Amino acid sequence: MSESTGSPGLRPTRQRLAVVETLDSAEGFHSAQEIHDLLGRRGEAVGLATVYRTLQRLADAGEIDMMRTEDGEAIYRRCSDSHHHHLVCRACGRTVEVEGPAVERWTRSIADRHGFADVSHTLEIFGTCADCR
Amino acid sequence: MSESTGSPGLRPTRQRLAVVETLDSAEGFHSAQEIHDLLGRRGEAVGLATVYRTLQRLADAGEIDMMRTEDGEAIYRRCSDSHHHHLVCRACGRTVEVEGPAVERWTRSIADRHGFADVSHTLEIFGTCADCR
DNA sequence: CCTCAGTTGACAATCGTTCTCAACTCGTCT
DNA sequence: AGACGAGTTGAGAACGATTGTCAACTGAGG
Repeated sequence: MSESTGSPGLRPTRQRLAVVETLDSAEGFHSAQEIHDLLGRRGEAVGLATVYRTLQRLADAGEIDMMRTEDGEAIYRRCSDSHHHHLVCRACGRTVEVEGPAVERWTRSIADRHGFADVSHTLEIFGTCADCR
Repeated sequence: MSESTGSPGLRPTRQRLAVVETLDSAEGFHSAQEIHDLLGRRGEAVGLATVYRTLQRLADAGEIDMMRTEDGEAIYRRCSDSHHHHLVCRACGRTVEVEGPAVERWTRSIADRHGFADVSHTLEIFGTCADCR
C-alpha cells in the first residue's frame, strides 16, 4: 500500500503505449476496432481484447473521451480536442463541426436550476445541405 | 394514391397497437426487451423481432423518443408532442424534460449560416442529480 | 535468480439487435 | 364469396460489438 497516485499498478506496457500513441496520432473519434486495425497496420500488433480493456481504462481515468454513435458503438478520441457539435446533412452525410458558447452556457444553467452537477451534453443538428437541395 | 401522410401502407395491427399501448401506459424509458416482457405479462404476446421493428418505425416517424444508455442499449418512451430535450441523471436515470427557445433559435441560425435547410436536432444533457450526489 | 501482481492474447461466451423466410392478414378487385 | 398481393409476423439463425476465461508472459523488487 505505498501507492497513492490513483494509478494502482498501471504498467506502461508496449501495448498500452501503442494504443495511446495511435489515438494521439489519429484525428477525431475512433472505435475500438478501428484502433485495433490501425495498430495492426502500424506493425504494432495488439490483441483486440487488450485494446478494449485499455480504451476502457483510459476513458474511466478521464484521459480520453468516449461517446456512442447513433447505432450504439463506442467511439473514443484523445481528450484535448475542443468541445464541439455536428451539423449533418441528411442526404449526403456531409458534416460540419460547430461550436456554441451559448449552448454550453445554457445547458449548464438548466442543469444547475434542476440541481444537477457534473454536467455534459450531446447535440447533433440535422438538415439538408445546399448541394442536396 | 390517396395517401399523403407519409405513411405508405402502415397497418394498425394488433401487435403494433399493443406496443404503442404498452409504451403509453409505461412511465419513462424502456428497452425493446422490457417492452417485449411487459407485453408478455399483459397476455399480448408479440414477437421480439416485431417489437424491435415497431419501435424503430415509431422512432423514425418521430412518434416516440429513442436514446442510448451508457452501455449502448437503445431505450424508448412515448414523448409528449411538444419539442423538448432531456436532462438525465447518470446515476439513477431520473429524467427532466426541458425546453429552450434559445437553443432552437441557435441551431436554426447555425444551420442557416451553413446553408442547411429543413433543420432538426437532438440534445441530451447528462449530470448527477441532487439526490445522487 | 525467484516471485508475484499485473498484463496479455486467442478464443469462447454474451447480449442486444437484425436478418431470413415461410406462414399469415386483410383490404381490394373481380 | 374467392382470389390476389403488399404488408406483417414470429421463430430461430446470424451478426457484431463487447466481455469473460485462462494459461502463458513480463518486469520490478527482493
